[in-house]
Formats: sequence, C-alpha cells, structure tokens
Amino acid sequence: MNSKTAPKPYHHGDLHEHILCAACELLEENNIASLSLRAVAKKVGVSHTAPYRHFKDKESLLAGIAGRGYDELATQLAEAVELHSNDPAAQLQEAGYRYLQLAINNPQCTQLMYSGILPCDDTYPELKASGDTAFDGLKMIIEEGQSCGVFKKGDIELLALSAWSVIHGLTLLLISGTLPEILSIPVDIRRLTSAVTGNMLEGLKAS
Amino acid sequence: MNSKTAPKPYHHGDLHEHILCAACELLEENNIASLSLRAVAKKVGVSHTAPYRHFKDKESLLAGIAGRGYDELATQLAEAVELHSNDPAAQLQEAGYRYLQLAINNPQCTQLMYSGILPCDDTYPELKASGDTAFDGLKMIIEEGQSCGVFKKGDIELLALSAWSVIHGLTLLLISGTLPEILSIPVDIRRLTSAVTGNMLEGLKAS
DNA sequence: ACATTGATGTTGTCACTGTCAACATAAGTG
DNA sequence: CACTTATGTTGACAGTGACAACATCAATGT
Repeated sequence: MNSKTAPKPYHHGDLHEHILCAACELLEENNIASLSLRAVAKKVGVSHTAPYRHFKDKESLLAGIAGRGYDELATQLAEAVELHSNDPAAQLQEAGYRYLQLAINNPQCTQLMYSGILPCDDTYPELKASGDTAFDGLKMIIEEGQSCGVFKKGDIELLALSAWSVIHGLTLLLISGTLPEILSIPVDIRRLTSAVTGNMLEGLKAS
Repeated sequence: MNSKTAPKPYHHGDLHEHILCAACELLEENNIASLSLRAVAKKVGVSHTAPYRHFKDKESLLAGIAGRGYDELATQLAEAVELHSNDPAAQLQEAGYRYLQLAINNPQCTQLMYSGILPCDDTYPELKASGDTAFDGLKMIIEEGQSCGVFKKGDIELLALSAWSVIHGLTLLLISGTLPEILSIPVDIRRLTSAVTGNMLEGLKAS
C-alpha cells in the first residue's frame, strides 16, 4: 500500500529511481537549460511520456534532483561535525570545504538548487525540510561555539548566515566560472577555501 | 562607418536597443527558463526572426542582458567609492549594500549573470571586461585599506575575494528565495547586510 | 542621378520540447 | 476469473530556437 518504498515495482523495475539517476547524469553532462525530459526517457529506454507516471512535470523532476543534492549536503555536514567533535571552528572550516567540494563535483545540480527555478515554499516539502535541516546543523555549530567561548555572542541566525554566505558565495563564484577568469593566480581550491574561511572565522571569534 | 553608435538606424529605429530592453523586462517578469526570443520579438512588434539580425543566437542576447547588469554594477561600485572617499571600510559596506540592492531589483538578471549559462571566457569580451573592472575596483578598496592600516596585510586578491564572497553569497541566498523560507526572523535587508558585512569587516581588520 | 551593395526585416519551414488524451498492458484484489 | 488501478505507449498539439529564401530600404560610388 505504500507507494514509493515498494522494492519491486511493476514493469520496469523502479523506473522512478532510474529516471532520477539518468536525469542527474544528463544534467551534469550539459546544463539545466539543455536538460530535456525526452532525453532522460530515451537514456532510460522508455517512451517519452513514461516519466509522467512518476513526476508531475519537468519541474517536479528537477525538484527530485535538487532533493538529492540537499540530502548529500546534509550528510557531508553531519560528517564534518562528527570529524571534529568539540571544535566548532574546525567543524565550520571542514563543513565549508565539503560544501565547496560537493558543489565542484556537481556544479549543475548546485546551480539548480540555488537558481530560484524551484519554489522554496511548501510546493516541495522535502526540499524545504532538507534546507531547514542543513541550516539547523549550521546553527548548532555556532551555538556550541558560543557556549565554548570560541565564537562571539550575538544572534545565532545572523552569525550562521554570515558563515553560510561566505562559503556559499565562494562556491557559486567558483562553479559559475567567474573566478577562474578573474583571478590572476591559478585557482587552488584548498588555498581559496582556507583563506576565505580563515577570514570569516576571525570575524566570528570572541573578542 | 561605426556600426553601433549610429544615432539613426535603418528601418525600425535602434531595434538592437529595443530588443535588449524588452528582453530585460520580460526576463524580470518571469525567469530565464521561460524567456523566449519570440516573445521578445512580439513585444517589440517585429517578426520572430528579426532579433537574429542583431544577436547571433539566444545566448548572445542573454549575454547582452548580463552585460547591462555588469555595467550597472560597475556604476554602483564607483558611486560607493566616491561617496566615502578615504574610508575603505565604509566603501566596502556601501558597495555591499548596493550589490545586494541591485540584485534585489533585478533578481532574474543577477541569476543570469552568475548562472554559468554564459561562458566567462573570451566568447563575450564585454562581459569579461566588465567583470574584471568590477573586481579591480574591489581590489583597489582593499589596497587602500591596507595602506591606511585599516585592513590587515596579505594577498590582495584573497582578501578581496573574501569580501566579495560574503556579499555575493548573501545576495544569491536572498534572491534564490532560500533565506526567507529558512530564517525564523523576517528578512530585513539592511539588518542582514550590516550584520554580515560587519562580521566580514572584523575578519579583515588589521589586528 | 542611379545602379549596386549590404544591412535590416519577413515568411516559411524544420527538428525538438513539454504536455495532454487515448489507448495498452500487467500487477494486485475481490 | 472479473475488476480496478498503476504503469507504459502512441499520437497529437502548441511553442521554441534556428535556418534559408526572399523582400526592402539606406548608403555608397561613379
């Protein structure tokens, strides 16, 4: 009776999953603009309208892809926290590095996630929930840092937003292709990340 | 003999300009995905292929729109610098606020500028030049701040990148619709900007 | 003064896209 | 075994970007 967790579907064998995967791959091979439902269907080997049995429309499929991205992001964030327990500054830096790394490995998906194409309201509840979860994780790092006396006092959301903004900005500048053309030095991801997050952390330090 | 600055063009009367304006308006009314050349042509009142006499293809038109965006950004940056001469910190904060304000007034255009849809290499020389100019302006602010002893020493490009990243990240999070859904407090642009740039400036201060 | 030329705009067409309706099939249920 | 429902297919439609062929008109040179 449960509609989506059924292990053995009808004809094709979890077409929902196959379509999502194929769509992700095609998306990264080109870009959002040139991703077509029909190409996805062809890649999976079904007719051009088969995807409509699993996704209401194209936007809904895109939401599914973005959802995967948010899930993976949440995983990376959790790992970063676990890796440096009781060291909020290191957690923040590690989280930033993974944020960037994940985006570089899936640039088109990242663009999709923050393109504004998908509504952020309750149209796709999974999306909204994933975003909330990720931001909650970030706020917890800040909060712990404040209790430890490592980060300065102040509105937690505003501090978290500062941290998120800087790494998000660096990430999008990188994957949009803007940075490599503008920087005179060659792009060294580790160096860029540590420089930028370093400055950010100094701004968050307790005085 | 000059091809583009001629005041009185042939049939329509500077169709190039009219198409660009109409495209900008239609873009902001919806989004990049649903902007069609044919709709632009219809809005201007010409046939559906007339735009091809002024733009090689759709991407080329998008590049024209983005170019306008970069030009306006450069103007805003220059004004910010002029407004607070001899006060690099204030220049940076003012520039950040105008960066954000401009993006909020033209969210779709901003998305386009950093979507990665347009190549950042020499395909569209104007685009690349505008981007370089804007970043140069930012670097000059940093440099002056270092000479004044207001900002800490270090690689100018990396410091400029830190400043750019944080305001760019905040901006894109805002216009993508992510923030309003995730923040528990209502979005107050001035407050967000001053909080985030404030933290950023502390990270750049000379110790 | 006027034919030539090149820039500009139009008509017609093509392949491709998202989406829908009608139909086909097969799995699960009584 | 009949019935229902989930799944997949075929065919169609309007809208899209892009091209070729044609039409028009400003500018130019002689």
